[in-house]
Amino acid sequence: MVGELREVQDSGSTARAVRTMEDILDVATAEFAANGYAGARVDEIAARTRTTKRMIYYYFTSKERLYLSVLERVYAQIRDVERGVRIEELSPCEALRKLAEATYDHHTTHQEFIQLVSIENIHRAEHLRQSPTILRENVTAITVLEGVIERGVREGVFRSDIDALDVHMIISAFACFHVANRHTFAAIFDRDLLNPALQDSHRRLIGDMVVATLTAQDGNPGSS
Amino acid sequence: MVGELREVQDSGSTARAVRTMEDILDVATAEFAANGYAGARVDEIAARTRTTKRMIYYYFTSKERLYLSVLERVYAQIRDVERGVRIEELSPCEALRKLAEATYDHHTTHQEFIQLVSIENIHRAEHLRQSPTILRENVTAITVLEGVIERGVREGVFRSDIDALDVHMIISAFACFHVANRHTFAAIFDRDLLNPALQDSHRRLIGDMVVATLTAQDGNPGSS
DNA sequence: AGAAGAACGAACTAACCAGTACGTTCTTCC
DNA sequence: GGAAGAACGTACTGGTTAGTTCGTTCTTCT
Repeated sequence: MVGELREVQDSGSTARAVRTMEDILDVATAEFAANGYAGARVDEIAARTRTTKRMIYYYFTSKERLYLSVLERVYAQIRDVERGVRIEELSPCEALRKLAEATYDHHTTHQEFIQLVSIENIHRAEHLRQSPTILRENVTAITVLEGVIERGVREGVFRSDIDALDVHMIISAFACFHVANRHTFAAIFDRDLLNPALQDSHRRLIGDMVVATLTAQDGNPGSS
Repeated sequence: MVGELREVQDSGSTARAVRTMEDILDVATAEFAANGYAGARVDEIAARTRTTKRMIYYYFTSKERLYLSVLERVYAQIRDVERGVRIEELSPCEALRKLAEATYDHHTTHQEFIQLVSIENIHRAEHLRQSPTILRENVTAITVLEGVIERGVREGVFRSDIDALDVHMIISAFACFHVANRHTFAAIFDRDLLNPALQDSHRRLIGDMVVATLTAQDGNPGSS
């Protein structure tokens, strides 16, 4: 499914080998997400697999390459989510709300993704930059958004001074925050942002925010 | 200024000692923010100070306690910012916008703070929880917000189903995102979120977002 | 069946790194 | 001026951890 896997598959690997690699990737994803790059222990990953450390180096050559494979896999997953939203038949407002909700749902159900993105940012995205696949495939998320916004502006319901990247940023910011800052927020304010009881209201809130921001006039009440 | 420092000061330390400790804290803040907790090297911190590793352990006893002191210091700084906003004479909308802008400005000018918060979240806030000072002092940020929102609701300009913590979350989410996800965003979309040219428009955007969301009716266009 | 190579395992190594032992030099106060 | 303790420096250690060595066992194909 992901590049790294296919390589070995092509050169005649067994189904068992593929399962081993996926096993390693699953465990590594959890370990890196939970402890950061430097904090993750290859021995610990090995121990939680049904394989040994030898196999990790056999298939992935180094801790860094293993980490990169993990990154590529989680980024591949979110692409699939974005592609899954059928936008065309919705009004601009509804479409925006749907996209926001889908992003919110993905992030809250894939905490490892957000944790890995945080980790990657701490390291100034130096690993991410090494993966042409991730860079190439993920820009396309924006084109969908561009279409929707353009339609909304043309219909006169959206303000025209906010572009697709801005909207993507607003949606991501809110959806990421729930997962990324969950623990400090809970520690200080004693509210678990991923509490299922809050989910519906927060899903609605992210939609409200995006739609309200886009439909607001430039000269908003309270602007300084 | 921070607890750890005063302790030693009280028991008769020289001005030089205080400078040494601050020197260590400055360097440690940068090192932890840049590399994470596990990734940070005590030797590296020592090398960039005008002191030696011995002194780090002399004043801070362990890597973990040093990290905690760093955390406490950066959290003390943001408290000062929040206290600095004079709210009373502004309208609810203006007050919200001011608070949002102040948070945005603080976060964009104190990247180490956001990085440390990210790191702390990766470790499930286990260090933060050990600091009663941080936990106690930071909840108060919410009471200010509560007053403003209550006023807005009473005046009939704000919707009543969004509470202070929600608003704090919206503001933080946007302001944090710029710094926290700067590098992956730049790598994928080639837009530096901290580019000075974007600052004014983003500062306005965060105000627009908060005000628009709070002033929107519940039955928003586009709600499903 | 048996050869070739893929898949696997246990035990090791070299480097690295948090923390320390042990000593010296300042500072303060009488 | 000298005693007491704070402030400092060098050189080390012990545990940890990424990566390896050298071997065995499966799988596949003819």
